[in-house]
Amino acid sequence: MDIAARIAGISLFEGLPPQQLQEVASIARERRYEKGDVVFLEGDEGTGFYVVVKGRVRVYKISPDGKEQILHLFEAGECFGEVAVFTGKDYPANASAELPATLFFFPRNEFVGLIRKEPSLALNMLAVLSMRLRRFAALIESLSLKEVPGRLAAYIIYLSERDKGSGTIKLDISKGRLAALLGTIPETLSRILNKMNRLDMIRSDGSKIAILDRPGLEELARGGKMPFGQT
Amino acid sequence: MDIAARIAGISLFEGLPPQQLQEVASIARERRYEKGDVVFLEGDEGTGFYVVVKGRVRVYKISPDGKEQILHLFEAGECFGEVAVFTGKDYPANASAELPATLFFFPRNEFVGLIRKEPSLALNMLAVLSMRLRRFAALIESLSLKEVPGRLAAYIIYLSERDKGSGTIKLDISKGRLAALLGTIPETLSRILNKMNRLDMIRSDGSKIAILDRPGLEELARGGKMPFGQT
DNA sequence: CGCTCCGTTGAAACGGTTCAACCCACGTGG
DNA sequence: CCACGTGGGTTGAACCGTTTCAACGGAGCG
Repeated sequence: MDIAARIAGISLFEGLPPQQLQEVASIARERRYEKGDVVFLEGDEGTGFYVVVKGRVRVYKISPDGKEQILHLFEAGECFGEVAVFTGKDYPANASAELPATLFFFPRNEFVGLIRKEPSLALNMLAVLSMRLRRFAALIESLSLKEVPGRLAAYIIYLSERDKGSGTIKLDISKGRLAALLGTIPETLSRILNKMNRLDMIRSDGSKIAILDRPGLEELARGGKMPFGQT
Repeated sequence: MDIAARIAGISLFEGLPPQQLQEVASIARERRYEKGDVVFLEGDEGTGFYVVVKGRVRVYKISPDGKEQILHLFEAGECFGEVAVFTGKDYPANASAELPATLFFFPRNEFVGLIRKEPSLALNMLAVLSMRLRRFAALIESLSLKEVPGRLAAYIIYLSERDKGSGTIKLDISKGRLAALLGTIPETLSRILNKMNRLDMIRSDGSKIAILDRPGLEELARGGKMPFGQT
């Protein structure tokens, strides 16, 4: 299938005239990864950026003793690694395939050349980066201002809204990953899920979570404390 | 003094042709703030962005119970609030003058119009946002992966490098602010400073800090533990 | 002088991590 | 078909860093 057609749906390239789309397509290189494959590591030279066509990519930081903080999970249609393109430095984090993935790679110099010629591409890219900044600000806020139960509550609410209000949601990542995404460890996550169950805020079973007390969760997500805690 | 001349030195506008600079200048509005004045609050409509001409601006998030996490302190030459411009949403954090400040305000629509016409302005803006993303990633990393001593050590090293290697540095923010910047509280900061003194890693006196054991600090900043702790 | 703001100190409480053990589902190979 | 190993998830107990609360000291200022 033609590359131009496949990138037309990506928000980064939304609204571009067909001819520009063709130019963008002409510099894209397709790459495939198996689950677990490394796309790049922190410190690698930033030679270009990627767009997820299929699969899922995990972008994360690692501490010396191995603990990992997930910065974001990128799904089809999203791009990552652009920071290195515009700062002219190394990649600031690690990226690896969370699921078997197909990516498009855009080499730095060629892409910068395109931007120079096409202002609306630049504006799209600015919008993408701004959104990311906004998400990061939210993540920083929740890491520093909220305790783990609050972060978890916020995430549950986020999921339930993304899935359009169904009171029951399904985690599409493992609990271990979720822990890393929330900035904690699996044990703590497990205990908190337990406690939320005991307090009848949710009913969780495996990867399914039913929301029982939405206001309660919202209160937690705003920074409220957990009613109390034996364990 | 002519606005164009005053913005010429700002990195965001670096390398722009004189005529473009003039256009940029023509949409800037000068605004002055006293220490403590609010520039905008989280949730305010994002009508444009700001550049710091003089003074210092604090951008921060607040939790319901009043604890504050500083996202960044912006000095002369830096810009903030652009995120709202390109996402078309509200400001995602609060901003207020940390010192008496002079800012230039750039209204959103007019600025977007300029970007559309001037690709190198777009590229500059992309570089600025990418840098900011990089800093945020580092902040997220340190908030979630490192303990407070590590974050403090990283900050001390950062300061000493910014001031070009002088072994003695001077804090130009209050310790309370520094605590918020590091994602902690003044008490904790005070104790850790104390401990570092006792361990002969630094010698701190008021707002001056002398570095005694740089390798030790670097080890801490990489995620190492504090040798031990009676208090 | 008395006020406030900032920084410091101490003791106690808390939340989260660590470490270890254990369970279960699953896939592999004998 | 069953033994085995593996990875994800859960549980308990001890531990540790940080926060909380309260009190106090000094600097700056009306």
